[in-house]
Amino acid sequence: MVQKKDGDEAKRRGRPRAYDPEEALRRAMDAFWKSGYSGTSLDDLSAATGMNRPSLYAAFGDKRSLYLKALAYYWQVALGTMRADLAQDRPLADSLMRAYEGALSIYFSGDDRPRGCFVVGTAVTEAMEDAEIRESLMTGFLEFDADFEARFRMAQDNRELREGADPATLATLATAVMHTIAIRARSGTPRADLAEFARKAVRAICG
Amino acid sequence: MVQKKDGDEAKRRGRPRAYDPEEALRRAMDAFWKSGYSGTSLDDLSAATGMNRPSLYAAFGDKRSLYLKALAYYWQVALGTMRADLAQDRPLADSLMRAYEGALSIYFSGDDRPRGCFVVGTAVTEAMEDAEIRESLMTGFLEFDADFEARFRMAQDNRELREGADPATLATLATAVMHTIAIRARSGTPRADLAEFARKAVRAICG
DNA sequence: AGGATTTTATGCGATATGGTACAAAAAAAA
DNA sequence: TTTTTTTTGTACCATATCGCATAAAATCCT
Repeated sequence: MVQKKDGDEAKRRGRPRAYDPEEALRRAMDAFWKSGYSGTSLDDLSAATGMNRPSLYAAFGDKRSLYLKALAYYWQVALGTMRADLAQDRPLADSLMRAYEGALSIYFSGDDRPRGCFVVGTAVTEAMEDAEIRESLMTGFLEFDADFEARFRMAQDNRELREGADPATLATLATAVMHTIAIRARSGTPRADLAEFARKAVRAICG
Repeated sequence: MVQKKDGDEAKRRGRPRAYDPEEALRRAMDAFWKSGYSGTSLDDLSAATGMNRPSLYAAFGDKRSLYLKALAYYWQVALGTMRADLAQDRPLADSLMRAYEGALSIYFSGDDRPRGCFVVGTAVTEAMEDAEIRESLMTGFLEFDADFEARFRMAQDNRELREGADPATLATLATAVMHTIAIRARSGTPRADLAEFARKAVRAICG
């Protein structure tokens, strides 16, 4: 490990890649994000990444495999953002609101029209016929729930939250708010409206 | 109107249809429900309805047109169920719980694995690239919100709900709960778990 | 320089897909 | 019975789609 030039910089032997794998994966994810799994062709993916078919294949495997990698990458980003937002030392309501603002930033990112959440907007459709995707969704959603729950529990310990409240229920409610925002963003609801709803929802949940 | 044999029974001139239009639409909806718009081929639709391609075309137009008709049909059923459930003369919490049970019955219907909500599970994906679908979603979701809101307002008038509560916010929260249930049903969460969550969510919202 | 190795580029092939033409079939009307 | 009208069934067309074979290109190693 010490001998080798660190990680990615290690001199590879043959012709160098013309693409950055992570950037390509992001671009592929963007393509899937827009049109869904079945709605995105290999030509679309090729155009989005700038890679030709065989290179795509060599780098990520077949279409489904590429989609699964995009899904995993999205979870990583989405959960990472959420955890960073919830981890900041703020009052409960601010903390939750940060998490929703972070989600909105993702849902309204890209130079196209608002696309919502990659998972809710594209993976849910495939969940019915693909067990691996289904399991990814289950665990991902439960991680969201768990992170929210931890935050609620902390708030309860700090007497920020009424004693009688059930952190698990509030957590799933908080995820539900995230889900409806994701759905509505893709359906055309303006960002300001969703932020406004998030504020009110946070009050209702915390208060 | 009086002269003609009532409605559908009017003797048509040519060869009689071998299918019932509404039943065929339901079957087509089932096919789309399972695999989404792009994931469902005309062969799939043909197999599901028992109609051959030209008959499908004559009856419903092209694939997109058939999908839009299926979407409209679903909204009609879903909103109808929801209104019937909310209209029953029950305490607020029971009323909401009825609505969720009704939704769960739809999400877990069919002899295949649970498929969630047709709209959330398939139309949301298409919303990004199809303005007509996007608008259908916007208005449909707002109708859900409006129905919940009316119920909350009624509860407030009856002193069933605390004075300070905002019916509009609670309504969107109630729709959010429905959305997350739809998503999770399709992702594999058992029905009992979702019903249990609905109960707790209703308490949190009403309490 | 020359071989080894890895990636790119072009293009092919088998199948799937959305949509339609056309004739046979089934019923009512003349 | 013959004609008219509507639906059905078969087959077809043009294109899209996924995946891969093969050769050229670019780099490293000896």
